Amino acid sequence: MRIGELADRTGVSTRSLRYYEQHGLLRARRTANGYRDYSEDDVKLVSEIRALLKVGFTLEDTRPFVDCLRRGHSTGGSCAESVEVYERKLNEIDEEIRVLLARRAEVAAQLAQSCPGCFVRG
Amino acid sequence: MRIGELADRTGVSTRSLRYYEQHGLLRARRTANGYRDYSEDDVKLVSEIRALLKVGFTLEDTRPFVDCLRRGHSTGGSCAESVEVYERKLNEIDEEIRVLLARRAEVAAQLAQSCPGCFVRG
DNA sequence: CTTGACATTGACGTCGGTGTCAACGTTTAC
DNA sequence: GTAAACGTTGACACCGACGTCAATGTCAAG
Repeated sequence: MRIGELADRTGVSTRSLRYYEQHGLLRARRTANGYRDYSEDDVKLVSEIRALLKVGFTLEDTRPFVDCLRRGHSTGGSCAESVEVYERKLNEIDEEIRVLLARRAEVAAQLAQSCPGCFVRG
Repeated sequence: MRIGELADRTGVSTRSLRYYEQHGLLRARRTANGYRDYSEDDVKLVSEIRALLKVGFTLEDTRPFVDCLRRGHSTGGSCAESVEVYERKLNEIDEEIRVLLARRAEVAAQLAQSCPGCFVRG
């Protein structure tokens, strides 16, 4: 299938698909006229990428998952490298949460100081 | 005082000070030769800005605080507009925390699915 | 043949705060 | 007097995941 169909089926813009390819995450055969030619497997690849981006992964983070799928695994997460990324991501998220909680406390404290009557739930 | 001294005393680069001025947060008299001339109050202004940036405010968010100080208040947060920003920021932070918690759960779930043996604390 | 939908590559814009450089004028110290 | 340190404005670079436009090529339907 060509890029437009892949875009429709995955809900991803053609711009993004070319961007993914530019970064080595997606590869496409070319037809005689130079058009990109995708297979059914690429639908899965793109879906995997989007699912990961959606939960805060960077594009680079998705690379091991894509590689994992290319090696024939049914799930992008079922390779050692992917699991490592999962765990690293969990740690990153935890750290971000810690930072936000600290910020929240700091802001609430400043508010309380400059506006003693203001209640802050939490 | 000139910009270099203000930079030293606040720990903020001259680049940033000019940037703040460009965005209307800082104002400086000019000496005969065109150099910026700051007062003691400006040290407080800049400190206020940095304190707020540090806890995640955008530069734009700091504007009410700066205005508040200019009106003579001892604290940038002791004006109604500032309090509103405080409260908005608290809501934003809470929302970010909610998003992160949801992501964490999602990632943990994906990990558990592709790696049943992997323990996830939390 | 023409129109329109779709394809290609390349490049700039977004957002925020700042680093860094250029090309130049001023002040300070020796 | 001269060099070093400081000031000025203006502009480009960065990060990340795209949107969007330009200029051009390709193909199917009327």
